[in-house]
Amino acid sequence: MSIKYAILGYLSWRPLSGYDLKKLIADSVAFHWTGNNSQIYTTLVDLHREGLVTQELQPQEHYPTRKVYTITERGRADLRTWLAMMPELPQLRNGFLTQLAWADCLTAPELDALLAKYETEVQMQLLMCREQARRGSVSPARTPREGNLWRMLAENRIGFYEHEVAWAQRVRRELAAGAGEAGGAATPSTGGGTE
Amino acid sequence: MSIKYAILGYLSWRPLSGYDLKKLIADSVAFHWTGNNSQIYTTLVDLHREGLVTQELQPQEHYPTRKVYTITERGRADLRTWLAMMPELPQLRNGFLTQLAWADCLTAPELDALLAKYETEVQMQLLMCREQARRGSVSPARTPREGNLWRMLAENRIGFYEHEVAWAQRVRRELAAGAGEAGGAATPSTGGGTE
DNA sequence: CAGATCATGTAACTGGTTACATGATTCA
DNA sequence: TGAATCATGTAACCAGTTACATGATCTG
Repeated sequence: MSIKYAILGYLSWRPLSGYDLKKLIADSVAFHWTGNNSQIYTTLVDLHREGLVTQELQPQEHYPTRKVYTITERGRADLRTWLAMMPELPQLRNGFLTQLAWADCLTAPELDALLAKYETEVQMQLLMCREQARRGSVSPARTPREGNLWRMLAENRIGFYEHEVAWAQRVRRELAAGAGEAGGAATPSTGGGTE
Repeated sequence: MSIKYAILGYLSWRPLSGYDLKKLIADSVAFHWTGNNSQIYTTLVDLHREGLVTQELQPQEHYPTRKVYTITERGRADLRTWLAMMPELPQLRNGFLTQLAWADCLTAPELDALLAKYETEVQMQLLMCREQARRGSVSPARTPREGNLWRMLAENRIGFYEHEVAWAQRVRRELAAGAGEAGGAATPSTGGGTE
């Protein structure tokens, strides 16, 4: 349950409503979630039941009542123990790589189009990341160190996308080169055996 | 449904049983799945019902009957249309980054330990990737181009892990440097506003 | 003899996604 | 007037994970 700690994290910064959280999480490229308010609301209910947050009702004149959640001491403790624990490995579940793995049945132009599409798509993400990094975005920079951490997180994402773009370009170049001398003899199959 | 196409992909290579597929998918760093035979068996049943694969029973003397699945023309067509379609963006759901985002409540040594752990863990993955790349591994290199593709997929993964290790090291260095001049005045909070 | 390998599966659960429902208010 | 924003939620679904069940046979 990763979103649990994303929420707890934000609440460790300051009290927030479900609606606030939804915006923060959706807007931030950091944990790029999908639309997904539902999960946030239900998770908040769970957190409340577990006593990790408290709920305060803030009735408003012209809008529905806000439910503002505040992290408790137990909540902070829970967050802290999770933090100190095992660093989860990044699970590189990249659908596109699965696609490429079986893309040999496409024609050369089709394959290149696919890679080109991927390249521009990733480039777009990259631009958004850069843009968000440029204007320091919504980071709680409570200490200089926290500011640094968030900057380095942004760098990580940017670096990832840069790597991905560069890789896609290299693949396209190499495939184009390979196609030039195609037909039969040249570029002997580097690939390994059949297990 | 990504595993559907991972399976269909392997079957486009050659007929396989659920057990074969489990090993191929589990062993390959490419789509690093978890243990997970269950999903494979159930997906095969679905594929069979959809007419994308055919099933052949191969009774054996001393072992349980193998159920060997062969991709059909419709299966190949399905795979092909999926391939040519939208390249899925990589969803960078890296739990560790979420951890770091809220790690400012850890002490400097705790934080460094966390990063060090991450670094070695990723390095381990990197070694495995390199090792598997070195001995051409289980890739169907039906054409020179397919061999190249799989090589480049391996490069992608290796590059990712290399980037991750280098980044972790840089973060540790910078945090160490920041800690030296800590206390108050130095390194002004680069972080942005509160939206 | 213990543990891995061969080979099949079922059931329950978790985490995330999509779609839907409601209703006032502000802005173009 | 129609769309976006504020603000709450429910229900169904999908993909992936964990744990469990069975049983022979081969390997150390």
